[in-house]
Amino acid sequence: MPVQPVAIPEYLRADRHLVAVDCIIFGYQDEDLQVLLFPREIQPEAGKWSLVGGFVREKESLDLAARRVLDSITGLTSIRMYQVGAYSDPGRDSGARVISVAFAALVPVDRYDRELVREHGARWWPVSHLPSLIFDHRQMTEDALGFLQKLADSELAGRDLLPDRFTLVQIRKLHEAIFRRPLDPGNFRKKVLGMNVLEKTQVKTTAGSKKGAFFYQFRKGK
Amino acid sequence: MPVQPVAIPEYLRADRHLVAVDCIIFGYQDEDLQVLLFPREIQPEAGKWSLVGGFVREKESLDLAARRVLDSITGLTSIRMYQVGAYSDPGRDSGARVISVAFAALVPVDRYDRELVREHGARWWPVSHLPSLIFDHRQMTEDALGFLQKLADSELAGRDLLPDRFTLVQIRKLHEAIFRRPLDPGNFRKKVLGMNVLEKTQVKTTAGSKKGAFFYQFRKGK
DNA sequence: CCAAAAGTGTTCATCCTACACCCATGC
DNA sequence: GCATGGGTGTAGGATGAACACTTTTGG
Repeated sequence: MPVQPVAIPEYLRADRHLVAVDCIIFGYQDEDLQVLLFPREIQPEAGKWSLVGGFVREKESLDLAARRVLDSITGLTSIRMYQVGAYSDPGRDSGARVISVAFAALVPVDRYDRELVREHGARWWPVSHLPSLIFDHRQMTEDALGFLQKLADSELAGRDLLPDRFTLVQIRKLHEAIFRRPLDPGNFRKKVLGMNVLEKTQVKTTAGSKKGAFFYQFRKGK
Repeated sequence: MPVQPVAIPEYLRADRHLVAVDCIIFGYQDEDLQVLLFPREIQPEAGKWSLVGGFVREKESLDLAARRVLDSITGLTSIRMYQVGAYSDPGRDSGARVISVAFAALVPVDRYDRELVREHGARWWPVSHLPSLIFDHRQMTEDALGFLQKLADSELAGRDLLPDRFTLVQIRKLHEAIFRRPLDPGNFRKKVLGMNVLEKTQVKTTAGSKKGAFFYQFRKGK
């Protein structure tokens, strides 16, 4: 355990804590919002389903720790991560007193490193049918979903999750998965375009229909 | 420094951190929202203005730590506290690597323990004219204010801060201080009463006007 | 031609804002 | 009676939900 050079008595006297980050990694597949879960590798509760997490290192911000964890498990970098909140009940982790900060991320299901994920025995679970989770990870996941809904309302979620170009139907389906209810196609379209964060391309796809739908992309500026 | 009995290697190997809470204590005085600040008592940066904070103890949740700090400085208990966020840049505290979680509270300026506060040399500062603050306390304060504005929008802030009975003008002035702009008296009145969290008493006060205004109080249920 | 998805337009209710107006009372 | 702040009513704009309608094209 590396020891930090602290010369100030008040700092020296204070208790030190294990601090972790836990990542709620959301993906989108089969028209459903999914969460990446892991069979826990260490005791206690080894083998039970868990969020991905890791201890925060000596000289590392929480954000960086969350990024490191996400990267180590999916190979993905430069994905936005959102701080959901800190969880600190002294008994929350049955192994030791650990303070954990939850981070949410939306990742593209088609671009992460499947090898890495398989190595860890991870699995995607639909948010509507989660298995039983260790500690307070269930609460974290629910809080993260709430956070995501607020985010989607205010600034359109999914920038990191969707492919570079996508149809309005695709992003609507994603939002339907986030809000867990159907959204009116016409109204959604108007709202989203009114936000002025998407731009239309001249490319059409006939994947979803005979008529074909135009691809859109996020504006560079934002 | 007490040592926690941890038998699990993964837990043992992890770095341990100083974890603190910092409290943004809002009060309302002279028709202005104010923040309680302290001349910092310890090195480094001793004497500079700072939020009230304290290290989190061995077996103590963050919420409890924040309550303890608030109590120790104002004598107030049973005040709602809101988690604003975690601040973790490795260099944020020039004394040592400290992870801090910010909590906001709204306290009644007429009921805290003035002796205690005077003892620490604390002072109320209007949010619009804060002195220079140590570390990232300025950022914390701004974030807390943003949090407060969202809160006031959704559920009417000030339950802990206002006297038991207050006029609609009083709570409007408070919200004007929170949002830092004038609010239409008629519209505010309708919105607030529509929220259905206040009940009218039969008591009038002529303190603010010749006609007199009715006192209201928060409903018990919520 | 028709089914089905993409995309547009219209209506209605709701909410917020601005502002005009009435009420009660001390001076 | 009139100035002052408390309290009510109303008209206009913005937003969002519900839903009808038009467009395109593969089969």
